[in-house]
Amino acid sequence: MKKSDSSENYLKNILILHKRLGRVRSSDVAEKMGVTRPSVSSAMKKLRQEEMIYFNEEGYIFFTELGKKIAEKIYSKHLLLTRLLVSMGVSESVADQEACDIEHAISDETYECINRFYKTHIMA
Amino acid sequence: MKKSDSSENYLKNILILHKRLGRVRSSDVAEKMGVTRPSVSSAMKKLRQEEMIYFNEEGYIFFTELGKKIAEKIYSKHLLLTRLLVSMGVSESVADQEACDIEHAISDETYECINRFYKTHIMA
DNA sequence: CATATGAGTTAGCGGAGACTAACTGGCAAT
DNA sequence: ATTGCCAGTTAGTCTCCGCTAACTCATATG
Repeated sequence: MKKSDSSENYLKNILILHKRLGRVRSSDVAEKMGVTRPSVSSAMKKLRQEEMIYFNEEGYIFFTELGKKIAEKIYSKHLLLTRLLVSMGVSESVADQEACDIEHAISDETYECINRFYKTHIMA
Repeated sequence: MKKSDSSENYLKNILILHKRLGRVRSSDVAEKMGVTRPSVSSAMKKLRQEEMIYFNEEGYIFFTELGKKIAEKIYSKHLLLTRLLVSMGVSESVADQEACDIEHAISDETYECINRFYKTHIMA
C-alpha cells in the first residue's frame, strides 16, 4: 500500500536523470542522490522486485509502466510544491529542498486540491 | 540539529494532551499516539536526555523551556498547514492527518512565508 | 491480608535503510 | 598479457524506532 519515502525518492531521481541524461545507471543515481553504490544497488533490487524498474542488457535502468506512473506522480507533486512555495516567498533552493520531503506526505487527492488552488489563485 | 520526526511528534502530542488534560502521563501519550508504553518510555528517555522534558515526583511529564519552544513551534506548523490545506479544499480530517507529516518538513523560515501568505491571501 | 490492576521499565527482536569492506567482471591502456 | 579502473554486488554493521514479553511497584479491591 504505502510506498516508502525512500523508494519514491529513488524513482523520482531516476526520472530526473532520464530527462537529463537519456539513460541512467545505478552509479548516476548514487552520485545524484549522494548515497553509496551499495545503497543504490539494494534499493534497485527492491524496486525491481516490486516491478517498478528493470535493467536492460547493458545495465541501464528503465521504468515499467507502473514505475513510470509513480515516478511521474511524485515528480509532479515535487514541481507543484516547489512552485507553490516559491510563490509564497520561499527561495528557489529551499523550496526545492523542502518539497523533497513534503512530496511524500501528500495524497493524490490533496495534490489535486493544491493544483486547483494554484491554477485559480496564483497562476491566474 | 535536525530533530527526528519521531521526537517532534512526541513533543507535539504531549503539548496537545497538556492543553486537553492539564497533565500528562506516558500512558496518555501511548494511547493518543497509538503506540505501546515501552515505545513511549524509550522516547521519553531520549527526550529527557535531550532536556526537552522532565518528570515530576508523581510521574507527570512537563516541558523544559527548550522543549516547550520546540513543541509549540511544531504545533503552530501543524495548525497553519491544516488550515491552509482546508482552505485549498482538503477535508478537515485528511488535512489534519497529512499536516502531521508535512510539519516536520518545513523550516521555520518557510513557516513564516506560509503564514504571511495565509494572512494576506486567504484569511483576508 | 491476598490479589488484581495499571503504569512504567528493561531486555531483546525486527524491519528499513543507510554505511564500509571486499569481491567480481568488463574494458582500456600500457 | 598485465595492470588499473569503474560499475555493480554481497556481506556484515549501525542507528532508529517500532514491537512483545516479562519484571517491578503502587494502589485498589475482594
